[in-house]
Amino acid sequence: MTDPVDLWPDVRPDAAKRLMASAVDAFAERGFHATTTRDIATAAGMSPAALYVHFPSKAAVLFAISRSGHERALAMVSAAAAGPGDPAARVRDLVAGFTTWHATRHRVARIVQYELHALRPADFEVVADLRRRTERTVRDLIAEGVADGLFTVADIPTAARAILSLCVDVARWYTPGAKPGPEELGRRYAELVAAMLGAR
Amino acid sequence: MTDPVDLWPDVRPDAAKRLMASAVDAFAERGFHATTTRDIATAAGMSPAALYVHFPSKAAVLFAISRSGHERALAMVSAAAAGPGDPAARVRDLVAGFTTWHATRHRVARIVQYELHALRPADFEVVADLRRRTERTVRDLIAEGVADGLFTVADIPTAARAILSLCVDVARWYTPGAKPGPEELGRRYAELVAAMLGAR
DNA sequence: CTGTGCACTAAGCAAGCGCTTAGCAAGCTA
DNA sequence: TAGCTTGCTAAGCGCTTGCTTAGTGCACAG
Repeated sequence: MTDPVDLWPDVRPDAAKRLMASAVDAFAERGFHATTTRDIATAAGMSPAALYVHFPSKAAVLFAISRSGHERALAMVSAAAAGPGDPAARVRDLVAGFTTWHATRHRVARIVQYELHALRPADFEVVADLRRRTERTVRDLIAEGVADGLFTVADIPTAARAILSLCVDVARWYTPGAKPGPEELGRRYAELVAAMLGAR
Repeated sequence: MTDPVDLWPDVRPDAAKRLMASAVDAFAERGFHATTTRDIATAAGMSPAALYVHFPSKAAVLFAISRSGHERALAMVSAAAAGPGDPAARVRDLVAGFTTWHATRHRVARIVQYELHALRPADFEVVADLRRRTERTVRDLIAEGVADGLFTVADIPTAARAILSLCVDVARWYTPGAKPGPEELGRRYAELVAAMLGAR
C-alpha cells in the first residue's frame, strides 16, 4: 500500500504533506468537526500553531484533501471510460478500478464521499463540479453500451447511480485486511455490475 | 410523508419527541458534532436547558434516534425475508422496501448509517448487534435462493454486501422530490438486484 | 386553598475550540 | 557579518461548547 504522504507529490514543504496525512487519518476516523487542529498538528509531530504556517485554516486542509481526492477519482474514471475495448469491457474496468480505489484509499475516499457538508460553500462548488463530471462519465459510458445493444438496462441514470453507489459505499464499510482484498473485490463487483446491466 | 414526530409513538412527553425530531433534522444536515444542544432545543422552541429535562446528554439523543432507526430497519428487513413467495420474490420485496425506506426516511437513515462513529462505545455495541442481524438476514435469504437454484451468484457475502450498499447509499444522495420517487426507485433497484444475482 | 411534582427557563461555569501574536533558530544572500 | 526569509514554538485571546444550578409557573391531588 502506498504511503499516504506520497499522495501529494507536488505539496511543499514536507511538513505540509505530513499535516495533510495526519488530517486524513483524523478526518476519516472521527470526522472533520470532531477533529481539532491540535489533533492534526500533534499527530504530525508539531505544535498546534504549525498548521497555520502551511494552511490558512482547518477548512483549507479539508479542501486540499477533498479536491485532490476528487481529481484523482475523476482521472481514474475518465481513463477507464476512454480506455480500450467495447463499452462492456470498459464498464468492468471502471467498476473494478473505482472499487479498488475506494478500498485501498478508503481513508481519503471517506473524506471525499462523506465530508462534503463540512466544506465551505465556495469549496463545495469546486468539488461538486468534479462530481458531476464523474457521474456524467459513467452515464455516458452506459448509454454507449445500451446504444451498441450490449446492455439491456432500461433506466440509464438509475443504473449509473447504482453503479456509483456500489463503488462509493465501499469506503464506508471497508477495513484493511477485509476479504476479499481490494483487487479481488473490484473484480467481483465488476462481474455483479455486468450482470446488473444485463451484459451479454 | 409521515411526520417525523410520529416515528416514536411511545416517546413521552410530546416535548421529548419534538426534541428528537429537531435533532434528526440537525444531525442529518450538519452531522452530530457540528450540531449544538442549543440548535436542537431552540429549533424545538425551547431554551437550551430543556433538552436535559428529557435526555441526560446530547449523545443520548443520538442513541435514541439511532437505536429506534436500526430497530425499524431490521424489523422491515426481517419481515420481507420471512414473507410469502420464493426467495427471488422475497429479495425483490426486501430491496424495494429497504430502498424506499432509505429514501422516504432519508434524514433518519443518514443518522443510522453515517453517524455510527459518534455513538459512545456501549451505545455502538447495541446498534452493531442490530446491524449484524440485518446483514445476516440478507445473506441467509440469498443463500436460500442459491440453494434453490434461483440465483447463479457465486460469492454470497459479497453479493449481500453489494445489495445492502445499494440500499444504504440511497440515504447519502437522495433529496426530496428526486426522480424516480421512493417507491418507483425501490422497484427499479429490486429489478437491478434480481439481474445482479442472476435470477431466472 | 395548600402541597407536590413536573416541565421548563435564566444565568452561568469550566473546558476546549480555532486561530493569533510575538519571538527564535537556522539557512541563504550580498 | 548584517539583513532577510522560512519554519517553527510558547503563550494565550475571545468565543462557543456541553452541561449545571437555582428557581418559576402550573396542573392537579387532597
